[in-house]
Amino acid sequence: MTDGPDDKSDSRADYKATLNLPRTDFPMKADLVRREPERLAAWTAMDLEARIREASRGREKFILHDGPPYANGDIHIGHALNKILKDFIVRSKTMLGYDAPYVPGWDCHGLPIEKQVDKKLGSKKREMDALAIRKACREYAAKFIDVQREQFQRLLVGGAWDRPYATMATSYEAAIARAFGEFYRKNLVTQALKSVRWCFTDQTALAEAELEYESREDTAIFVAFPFTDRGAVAKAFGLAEGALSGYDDVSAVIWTTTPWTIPSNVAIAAHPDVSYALIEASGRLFVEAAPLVEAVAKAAGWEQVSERARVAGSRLAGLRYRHPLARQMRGELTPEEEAGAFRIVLADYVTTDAGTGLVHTAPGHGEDDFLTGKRERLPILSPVDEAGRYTSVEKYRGKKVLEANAEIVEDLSAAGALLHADASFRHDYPHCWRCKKPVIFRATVQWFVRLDAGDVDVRAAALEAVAKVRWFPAWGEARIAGMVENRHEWVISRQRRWGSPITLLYAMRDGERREVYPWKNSPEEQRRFFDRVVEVFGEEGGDAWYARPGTDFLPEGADRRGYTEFEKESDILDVWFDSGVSHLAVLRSGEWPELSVARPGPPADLYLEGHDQHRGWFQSSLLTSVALFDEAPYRGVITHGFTLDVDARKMSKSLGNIVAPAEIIRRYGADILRLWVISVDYREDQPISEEILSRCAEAYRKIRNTERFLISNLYDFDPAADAVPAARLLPLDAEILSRAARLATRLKAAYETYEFHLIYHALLNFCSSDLSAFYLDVIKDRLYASAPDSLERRSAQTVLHRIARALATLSAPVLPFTAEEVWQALPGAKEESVHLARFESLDDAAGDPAAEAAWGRLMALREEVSTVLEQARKEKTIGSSLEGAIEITRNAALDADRAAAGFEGAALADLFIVSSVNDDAPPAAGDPGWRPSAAYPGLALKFSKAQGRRCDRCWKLTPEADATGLCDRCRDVLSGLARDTAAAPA
RNA sequence: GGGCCUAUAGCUCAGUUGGUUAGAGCACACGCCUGAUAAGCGUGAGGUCGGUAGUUCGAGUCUACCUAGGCCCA
Repeated sequence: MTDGPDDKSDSRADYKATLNLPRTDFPMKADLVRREPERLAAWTAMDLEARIREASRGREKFILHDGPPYANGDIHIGHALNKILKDFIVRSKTMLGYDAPYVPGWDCHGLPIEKQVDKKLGSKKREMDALAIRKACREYAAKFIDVQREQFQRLLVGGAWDRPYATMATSYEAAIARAFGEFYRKNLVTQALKSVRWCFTDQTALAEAELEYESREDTAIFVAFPFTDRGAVAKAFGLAEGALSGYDDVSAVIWTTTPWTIPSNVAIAAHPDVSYALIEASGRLFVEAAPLVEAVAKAAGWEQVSERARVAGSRLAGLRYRHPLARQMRGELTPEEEAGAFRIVLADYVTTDAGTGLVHTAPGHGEDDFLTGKRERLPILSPVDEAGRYTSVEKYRGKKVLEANAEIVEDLSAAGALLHADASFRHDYPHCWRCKKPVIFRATVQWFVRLDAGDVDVRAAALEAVAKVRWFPAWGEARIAGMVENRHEWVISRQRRWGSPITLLYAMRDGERREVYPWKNSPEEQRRFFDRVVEVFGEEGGDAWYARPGTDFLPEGADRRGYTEFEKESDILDVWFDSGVSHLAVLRSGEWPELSVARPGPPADLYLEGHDQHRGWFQSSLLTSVALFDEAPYRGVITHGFTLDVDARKMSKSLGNIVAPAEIIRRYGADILRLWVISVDYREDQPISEEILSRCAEAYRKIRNTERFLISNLYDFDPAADAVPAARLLPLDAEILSRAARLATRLKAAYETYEFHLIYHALLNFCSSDLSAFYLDVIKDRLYASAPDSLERRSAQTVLHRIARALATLSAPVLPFTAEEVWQALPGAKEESVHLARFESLDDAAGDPAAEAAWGRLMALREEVSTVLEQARKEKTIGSSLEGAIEITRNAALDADRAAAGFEGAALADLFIVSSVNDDAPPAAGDPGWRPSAAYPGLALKFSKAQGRRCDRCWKLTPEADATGLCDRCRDVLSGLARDTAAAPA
């Protein structure tokens, strides 16, 4: 500045030095991207995780059990959401006073990894044995555990990252074998022909979860199956026996989109209650569901259709027909089988939504068909090999089934059975989730768990257990119960290498599997065998099954029943079985002592995963826990929705709307990502977008700057020496502290009830409205202009300090980095890390309800004053609000509120941040400047220009400001400072 | 096609047992401050609650249907 000595700015500069302006090194810019990793390293260096465990020792346990993500690929936004939510819970439970250890885990076995390894190995895989393939898979999974571990840690998720669990660990594989043995011993495991979805590209059976439904074009055909006995048909329709003798034949009409399954047809299903019509068209007779006659006629191109009769489907049961491809099929069935096949059966899944109401039934190629076949004792034809080629039916042998469609259609046409074919019928069809190729139904021999037919009724027990679990949101209970109710079995075998072996042996004779070992009905032999398997696996892991001969697993003194050769089952277990027994392998194993709880009942307090896991891990965990321990593995289950884009569309490469956590970390940092997680209602699907993230970054800045302001005014505050006792706090300070106490109560409640998004809004509102826009703005004058050690200033500082501590602890689960940064910047005694502290409760600071109500009205009045001031500002009468004064009429309600709030005298001007308030202005009827108050009915307020001279130090206008340019208050403060300086020792 | 779930201002969320002119924060517009300054303050505009039809004296809040979307399953 080059202004002369008389210039105002110079004296102002002089006085500026006498103010207690904020001071801090706390950076306004967080620089999270760079500084978070540094803090992470510092936490690791001090072994924060161990310190937290130590600090929590002896407290009540809270066990959140981690559902293992699949060790494949980089983490995506769903993983990030899941782990961050878990971290909120673990950190908040810890700060609420629980001992809440967290052991992360990984799901390691399974087809996706084996496929990846296949791809990597290429043709080399053919020469590799199972052990070598498994080794490659193991290395692959281990690599991605490392990758994902680092990515999860970068999200600032705490936990035992140096001791995670992995389903491929030796001890875990032993636990899987143990669980499988228990299942077997409880007579739950059985082997039978089963119609399974089969991927002939990957050559394996697929579970529900491994299917994707996608649109596909197929040939839809209408086929006529001629009844063998026209008389019987006539009779079924209530006609005279010879009524139909004038026609060549009478046929049942079926519709299918899989012509290749026609050779496996053994029955036609009708609905017992649906009405079926006997019609005449094109000189032939047909039977089909009455509601569909018109649609079929249209497809078949029949111009004239006349109905002869109609009856309920139940009347058709037992009518026999000839297979239209009988010529090609000769010899496929034994005469006995043939005698039981080719007839109308009844089934209630038949609908009249599409087709003909008569359902082509091939038990070897469909779920419903299979069940019907079993019930009706129909022969099961499944002449298809692993590669999807016909194995029998001379004419088609060796051909790929899907490619044979055209030929079958031709043959049907040649046989006069084809009524119509639509080669481009679009429908949703199951595809393999890995190779994206269509799958087929195929009857194969599979191992499965009988859920309601073993020694224990797993299904009934599971339903009972479900009712005892607390589900958040509550609809989760209905959802999982509905699924369990409809589940009768669990196919657990997979024809792959990378997994946990199904540890059963086949007793061999003459190169054939004669019996399964351990023998049925030999509990003792079974126990000793599985003990032996678990013992070996405990040392060598599941690889032992491939490394050792079958006889190695026979227990000492085994009853061999004369067999010398024992072949190992080569199927592996469904990976859902692996992760499903984590309650055994991790929680109940004792391998992680911190996870052991003494109390009876389920070992975990909580499982937390996406709601798709109602069918996945929640269910496999439930079923295995119920089968083994007769109780659920969890006391509570929380589900979260899926992360979608801003238009609620799922993320996909083709839409280009994928938001990757790594990208968010790179651009914003983990605290911002975490702020996004807490800002959304995770129970629903969560939207994310560039705009949403930038809003989170804005909100972060607001919170950060507010905290920075608190800190910057505590540079000369030592809570031990300077704190003002609660009873002596200034009324406004007590009020804001009371609001902070209410905030703390609300936030803790939200943490306890897992309603995290309420935390975001409450926290942000408090920082923006209560602190920044109101309290901090009002107390600036006191903080800056009062004597450093005055009650006015120390009272405010006491409150700032307490609020800053409260904010740091209450936000620590959400913003681990920023909360720690704030914590470290705070004066006074404190834990070494905010993450070792408990939530500040501020319980002592709650105000009484009467005062709160009074404050509410005072705040409303303050808003009205703001409006009045804004009007003056618009008219260019004032700029700063300190240039204004407010006149109000005397009002009893206001006086009462001021008394209740302990807020009397000149403090009203401070509250409004104006230079003065005349609270006894004369009522002035007719003066247009007066405005009625809504907050205080009867009260009127009016703007007036503040009178007097502006104090050069505090900028308030006062009549008393003298030639020195100072108001009385500032003059006193300065003389006090001068005295202190003079008295201070040199 | 079936089961479960969702739909309130540009964004994220509140809206108690159905009851006066539907709220908050952010973003936006305009203005102020320059002693929180790549900060801070104020004012304002902006939804009729996805749509339709019902129940009711009265519905964002209950019912049905529809639309869009999500998860699971066919």
